Formats: sequence, C-alpha cells, structure tokens
Amino acid sequence: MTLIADLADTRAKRSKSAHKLAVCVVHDPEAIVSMSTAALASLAGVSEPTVNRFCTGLGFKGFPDFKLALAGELARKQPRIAQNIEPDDSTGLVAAKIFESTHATLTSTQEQMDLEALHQAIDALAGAHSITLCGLGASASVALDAQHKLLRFPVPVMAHTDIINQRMLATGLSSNDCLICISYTGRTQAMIELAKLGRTTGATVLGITAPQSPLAGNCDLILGVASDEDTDLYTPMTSRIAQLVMIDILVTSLALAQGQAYLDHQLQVKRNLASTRVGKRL
Amino acid sequence: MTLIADLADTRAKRSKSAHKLAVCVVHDPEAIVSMSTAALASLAGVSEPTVNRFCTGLGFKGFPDFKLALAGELARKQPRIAQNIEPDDSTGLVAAKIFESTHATLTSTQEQMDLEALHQAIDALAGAHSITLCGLGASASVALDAQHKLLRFPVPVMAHTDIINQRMLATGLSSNDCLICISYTGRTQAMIELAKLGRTTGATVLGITAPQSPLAGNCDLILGVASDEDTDLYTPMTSRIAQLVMIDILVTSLALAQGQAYLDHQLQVKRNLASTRVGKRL
DNA sequence: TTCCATATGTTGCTTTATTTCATTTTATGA
DNA sequence: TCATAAAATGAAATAAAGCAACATATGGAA
Repeated sequence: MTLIADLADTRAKRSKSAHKLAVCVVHDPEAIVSMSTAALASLAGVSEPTVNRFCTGLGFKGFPDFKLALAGELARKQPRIAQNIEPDDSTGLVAAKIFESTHATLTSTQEQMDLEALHQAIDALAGAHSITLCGLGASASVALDAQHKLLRFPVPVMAHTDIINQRMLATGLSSNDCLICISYTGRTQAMIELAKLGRTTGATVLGITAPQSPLAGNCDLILGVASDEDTDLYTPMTSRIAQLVMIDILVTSLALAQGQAYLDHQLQVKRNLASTRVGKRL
Repeated sequence: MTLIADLADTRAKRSKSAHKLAVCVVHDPEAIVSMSTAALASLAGVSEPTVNRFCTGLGFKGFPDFKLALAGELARKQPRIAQNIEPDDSTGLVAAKIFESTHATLTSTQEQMDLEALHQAIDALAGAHSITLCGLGASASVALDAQHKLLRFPVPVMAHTDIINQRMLATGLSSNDCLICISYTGRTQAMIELAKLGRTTGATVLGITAPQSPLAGNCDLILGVASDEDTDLYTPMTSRIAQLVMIDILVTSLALAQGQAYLDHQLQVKRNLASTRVGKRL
C-alpha cells in the first residue's frame, strides 16, 4: 500500500532515473515482480546498477527484496477468489467470498477516502450543538450504530429512522447543528429531500453516502463510500460495512480531538458498563 | 492462504525431502522468503536442486517464484501498520489503523469460523416458524441490521433492543422458533439470562458472540466472533463488523437454500424499492 | 536377487544481482 | 559564466544464486 502509493507520488524528490523506474513500477507492478534487473533496466531505459540502487535507496536489501515487498503489496489488493456468489456454491465458499468482498470494499473505500472532507467532518461534529443521524432501511441500523458511538460524547445526539420524525427534526435545526444523512445509493428520494431541508436551516449536512450521487450533491460535506449494491443478487451490501468503518474513524478521531478530560470520561463509562457483565471486570 | 495450508497438510503424499522442506516452510515461512536455495537446502538437510524441484513440483517457475508467492501470502496475514491508536496520531494514520484492524478482525474471524455450526444455524433458520433477534447497546444495531436482511424471507422476524420486551418474547417462544442473541463480550448478564430463558421454551437459541463466553455456554448454536473490545481505549469495536459479516453469510446461505422461487421474490422486492430512488432504476 | 522407477545428490553452466570504478550530469557559489 | 564539488549514472567485473545435466542412491515389484 505504502510502497506503490509512495512511488506514485510525483512530488517526491527523485533523480531522473529513479523517476523513470518509479513510473514503470507504478504503471505495471504485476509485471515487475517477474522481471530481472536487466529486464526492468531496459524497460525503464536505465542501467542495471541503477535499478539496484533504486531498490537499496528505498530501504530494501536489493532488487529481489524489493520484488518481494511488491509482491506482498499486490497480494493484498488482488482478491484470491472470485467474489460473485453462484447458486451452487458450497457454504464454505459462500463464506469465503463474502469475507473477500468485504475486504475488497474496505480497501476501495480506503483508497478513495477524502482526508480533507474527513477533517472538516470532525470539525463540524466537534463544534456541533447537536447531532442528528438519519437513515432508512438498511441505513437505519448504521444510523443507530453511529448514535451509540456518539452517545459517549457530551453532546445531544439522536438517530431517527422514521421519515416523518426525520423531517420534523430537520426543519427545526439551526446553524450550529449537524445533520448526518446515511444512504448507500445516495438516490433515496426521501433522504435527498431531507438533506435539502436541513441545509435551508443553516445546519451542517454531512452525507455518508455514494460520491457523485444526488444526495451527495445536496450535502455540505461528503464521506464517500462507493455503493456496489446492484452488482449481484446474492452478494450482500458490503458498503454498509464500509460506512460503519467510516463512522469508527469519525468517532475515534473526534475522541482524539477531545483530549484528556474526555479520556477520563470514557474510562468512567467503561467502569459503569462493567457491572452489567459477568466475569473479568475492567 | 492455500499455499502454507497445503504444505501443512501432513496427509499429502510427498517424498522424504519434500516433506522436510514443507516442514521448514510451514515452521517459519517469514524466514524462507529471505533465504537462498542454498540456505534452505542446508536448513532442511537436502541438496539445492531438491529445493528447486520442490518449487517446480508445486507449480512454480522456480525458487524465486515460490518465494514471491509465499511473500504474497504472508503479506495478507501480517498487518502493515500497528493497529493501536496513539493520542498524537494524525487523522490519516488513525483512518489507516482502523481499516487495518478491521481487516485483521475479519481475517481472524474467518480463520476460526466453525463451518459445522454455520450449517446448523442455516438449517435452524430455514426451518424456523419465527425468528427473534436480541441485542443490547452496540449489539442492538447489529440485531436491527439482521432484522432488515431477514425481512426478505417469508418468515416472521423481529429484532428487540429492549430488555423487558426481549424477556417477554423469549418466554413465549416454542420449539420451532429461533432466538438469536447478539453480544460482543458474551458476558452481558441480561443476554445470558435471556438465552437461558429461551432454551427453557425449547426454541433454538443461536448466539452470535465470543466463543467460550458465558453466553456461548447457554446457547444451542454458536457463531463465534472473537471479542477484542478491551485491548485499547481508542480502537473501536471491530468485532461488530465481524458479526455483521457473519450475518451476511448466514442470510446469503439461507437465500441460496431457498431456490428459484425466492429469487423471483427478491427481484420483486428490488423492483418495489426502486420507486423510492431517483436516477437509474433496476 | 535383479530390474526398474523414483528420488536425491554432485558438478558445472547460466542467469541474475551487486560491487567497483570511471564518466557524466547537476547543483552551488564566486 | 565558469569552476568546483556533489550526486547520479553507466560499463565492466565480480560474486552469488538458480538451474540443468548427469550420476548415484533408494525402495519396491517380479
């Protein structure tokens, strides 16, 4: 992940040859792993020792070591098995495919994550007087999950899964409030209208939804999660998992932004919950 | 995944030297990737060409190719970055760590998944007259997610997140019903009592929880999801993600077990939902 | 036992990677 | 602009690794 991404970084200061090599590697990393120094050298139009220096300069012991690292990184990206589920797959294969497609969804979500939007979302939540979460259908449980996590912060937070209640709440927001709209497709009519409604009040509307969707166009901030729901009849909606991870990131970052006082509060919460459980206490 | 697992299979017919090599590779695969044929040969007590023959026999082009494959497989297992979040981590690093720990949780869940229990759970759901889902706190949203997915099947399904209602429902179950108890720790007192209550009615009690937990001990069937909640103050509860994936697997397998009539029903559901969305229809 | 087939080891060749050293390029300051 | 140092690059040589060919051993079947 870091390797190819680092090499793809054009801003990095690199010598002319190193740049030629980086371009080759980024362009077709799969091909590189089965190449010799000589092959890569001629491909990049540099000499063999330059290839070796390129690798050692990157912190590897040599060209083979570099290829090993590259192979490792590629292995993560490429799914081991086909992800689409067939009617006559065994249960074990179905399980493996679902795990695989979940991994893939997480990876693609991470790749297209907009750090700047995340920063803005954290700021918006940190400064919000109240947080309202809205989701319908499968997104309702995501909204409730987010509510549960945000309950740990000293700010009014409420999830709504009823379209009437959602509209009532959205109408009554003010400029320091934050409305979080959750939708996989970003094309749910009711949620789009809700976002519009929220914006008229001056509240910050944060969408956790598909980028470039109609809903995304009606939000102040977007945490993009690509939707893949219609690809296959059987494969489950793994994008909701990605949304939950987005919420984890949001909440964790928010927690870090709170400082020590919040930590003490967290420990207190944990201690209070411990009494609802049997066995080892905190 | 398949490579090391295959080599670890002692039943596989292999020559004496090949077995010695397989043992070495399985014992310390990390060390092998940075070895030469000569090094591995002396480690295993065989000759260099034997090492090469071992690799080609496994379907690789040679020893380097084998090492590449091994590196790829190891790369999947080993987290790239430390997963524990530190107070002064940047937002980007926090995001990366959360993605990483989610991947890790999925991987470990997959590794310790009990296929036999999964089969039994599918059978139990397929034959259930009604399905009741119960969760508290963060598990409440998991229960609701499962409810949403199970709504697509022609069987009464209801999620309950209120401890009083849960107990009422559990008391009224009968032997063909299925009660699904969801808990991360498996140590929530209320959920343990609920499972006990459910079993007295003769209903099948399915736990989606930590294996070897008190709750697990009071269920008929367990879909194990390892809990890691107390490891770190900041790192979010990734085990709920694993639980959701378990539910995906359960529901998808159940769908496959239903056959063609169910598929037609599914398409009908999709079509009916399409009118709630703008843009491209089904 | 003898023969055959498979498995293994020895030798040496080929390919591949790396070091050394000379040359070129690039950056820096008068 | 030129001189100088520093860095980068390439050619050649060296070292290392991988592999193929052949030789030997091992274990079973007739």
